Amino acid sequence: MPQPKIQPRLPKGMRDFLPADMIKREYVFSIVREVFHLFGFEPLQTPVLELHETLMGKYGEDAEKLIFNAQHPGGKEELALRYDLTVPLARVVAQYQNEISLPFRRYQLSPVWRAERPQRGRYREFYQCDADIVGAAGMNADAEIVALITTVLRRLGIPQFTVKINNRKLLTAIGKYAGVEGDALANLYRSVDKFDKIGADGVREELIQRGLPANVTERVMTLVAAQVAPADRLDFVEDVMGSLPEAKVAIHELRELIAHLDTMGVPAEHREFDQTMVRGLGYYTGPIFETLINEPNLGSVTGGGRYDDLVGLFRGESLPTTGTALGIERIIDVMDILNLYPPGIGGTVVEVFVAVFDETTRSASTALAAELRTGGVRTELYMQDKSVGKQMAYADKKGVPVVALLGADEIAAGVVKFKRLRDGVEISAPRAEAAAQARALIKG
RNA sequence: GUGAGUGUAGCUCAGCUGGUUAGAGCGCCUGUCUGUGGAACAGGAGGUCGAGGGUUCAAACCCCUUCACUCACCCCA
Repeated sequence: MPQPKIQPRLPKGMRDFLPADMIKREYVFSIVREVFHLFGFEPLQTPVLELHETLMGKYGEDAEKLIFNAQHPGGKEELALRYDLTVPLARVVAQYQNEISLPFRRYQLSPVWRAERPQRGRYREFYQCDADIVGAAGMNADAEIVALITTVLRRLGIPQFTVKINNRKLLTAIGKYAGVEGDALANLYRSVDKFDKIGADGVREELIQRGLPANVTERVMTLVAAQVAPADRLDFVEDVMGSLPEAKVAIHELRELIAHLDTMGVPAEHREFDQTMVRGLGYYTGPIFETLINEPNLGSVTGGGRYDDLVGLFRGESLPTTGTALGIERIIDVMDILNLYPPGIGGTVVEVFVAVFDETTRSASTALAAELRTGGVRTELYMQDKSVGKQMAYADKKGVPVVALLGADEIAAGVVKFKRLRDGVEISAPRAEAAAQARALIKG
């Protein structure tokens, strides 16, 4: 009876990662963790499922439609897959007030789920790495977040990126300045945010289409479309609407933030004030950040900002908090396209492949593999019964750097032969020095 | 959720205005090479042409439905 075959398929927008991919992903993860530790952020982990009520009412109506619900038959609790790592953080901070001392610096590297339509650089299951500082109101906290982002991206070798910086309060001020209120404000932001994409004319057109009066549109446009060099933009915005109280606060915060960035040595080429940058999520209250990579444009690679009131939804009393999410998937896509992995990152973790000549030498090969492993060399011992040529081909295809050859001759001589596949160099090493010589051959 | 495009071997694709046994390159397997991979040469396996229905003497090709993927919008990492 032939077995009925089940189609091997994956849910929409979700992916498997085969070993060669995982090795690259883990490299990126390791750099990210290293830099986060360098900045004094501590790891946190939360469940993939949250109570439905924990997530609802935090992201805005549109975003909530993208939350995956998760139920089992007869389940009493309403559950949902987490949509981001920020709301779970807010819950944790409120839930463990006695255990957590402020300011709380934590990072979390975990998958999140969004039921969006998949596209390039957009998946339904993807990893985010969030770093946040809870309980710090000063702009120095926001500056650390920006410094963290630039350090990670530089460590990864990404050549061209810009952290765009704006302030939610400035956007509010723009609304005031132009005379826009209520629902129209959200539409205004949406159009302004597209400035990079559709240009000044595009924004003007959209604003008119959305029914804004001509004079209002023009006031917005003077602020948005001005051809001002990034370094002078803040001065320009201050000239235009510095008298508005909201703008005053926002500009002061931005200047403070920039001063901190200078002190911290964050290169100016990697940051830019942009009054047209808007973040979609509803909970931001102060500075906002977003990172774009010009070369392969896959959308924003980080996003974040200050959200002083979110924790208060769980805690009753609000807590000033700022942070960012790194879009690990998009960063990895960029790394892949630009091939930014160090040469040592291959398709395998194996350093030495131990070939088995025949059944009479198998036990000697097995012993050698054990010796190499004891010596700290990552070793694969061949398990099948095939010709040495086939074994070499297998090792080569897999990308193993060195093959250990141990036939009757070597056994008799008390040595082992190592062959480096990259260039075919062979050495003969006494058994006692096997691990050390193998390591030297890999490095050389 | 809205709109457009694509769907032929493991991968990338070809297949003229519908015509009989559906092709190429790469990859894979075998051999030349019974203690050695990457090259060359020779051979080989592998496809219900996404699925279902319809038109026709005849469909990979035309029509309908459906699914999947891609792109744009929306939104976002």
